[in-house]
Amino acid sequence: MDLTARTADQLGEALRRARKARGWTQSDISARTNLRVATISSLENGGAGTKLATVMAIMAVLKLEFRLVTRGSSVDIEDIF
Amino acid sequence: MDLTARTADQLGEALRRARKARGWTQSDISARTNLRVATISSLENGGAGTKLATVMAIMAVLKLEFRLVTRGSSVDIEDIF
DNA sequence: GCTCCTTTTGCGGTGTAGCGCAAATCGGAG
DNA sequence: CTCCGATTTGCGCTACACCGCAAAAGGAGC
Repeated sequence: MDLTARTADQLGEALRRARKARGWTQSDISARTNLRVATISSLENGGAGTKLATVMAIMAVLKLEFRLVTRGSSVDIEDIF
Repeated sequence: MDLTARTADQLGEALRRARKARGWTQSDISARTNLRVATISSLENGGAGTKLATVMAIMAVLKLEFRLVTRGSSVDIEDIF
């Protein structure tokens, strides 16, 4: 399960996979975030215009966080120590 | 240099650090993205309303990518099993 | 085929990001 | 303290996310 993203498209797809990995529907996320199902759908399909707040709200209920890594390096040096 | 973020605030701060680590000014980013300096400033200061496209554009010039990890664990659970 | 759940798409309305442009404030170097 | 580049803030404007509500389209199972 690769949850790495360089584009809004990839981020949307990663969030969709993380959601499904938890066995949740868009409706489940909607209930926990007060976001419309349509908004979640839009983001998962690569909505680059989506607000950062929307992304963070969804990540919060999925218990996810971002790690910014340099493109190309699979692991941050700091992660090892 | 911890580039992990759970909130828009932390993401903004992480982007600022990544930018400075490259020795760039907001103006440098602006020139490479067609975003206003003011927009970049707003994002770095935690603008949750910022559009995802804005974040991705900045990350692109900084050669960064997202990695979605489960909150609290330094390694993604799925990576182990 | 049909049914049920999930996801996507659409419309009118409201709020706000990002724009150009500008001014104000901050911060380090001398 | 004085410069001067970097960052932040403000105004009027346009564009669009997100809302509620609804309907249409997908997809799995019977």
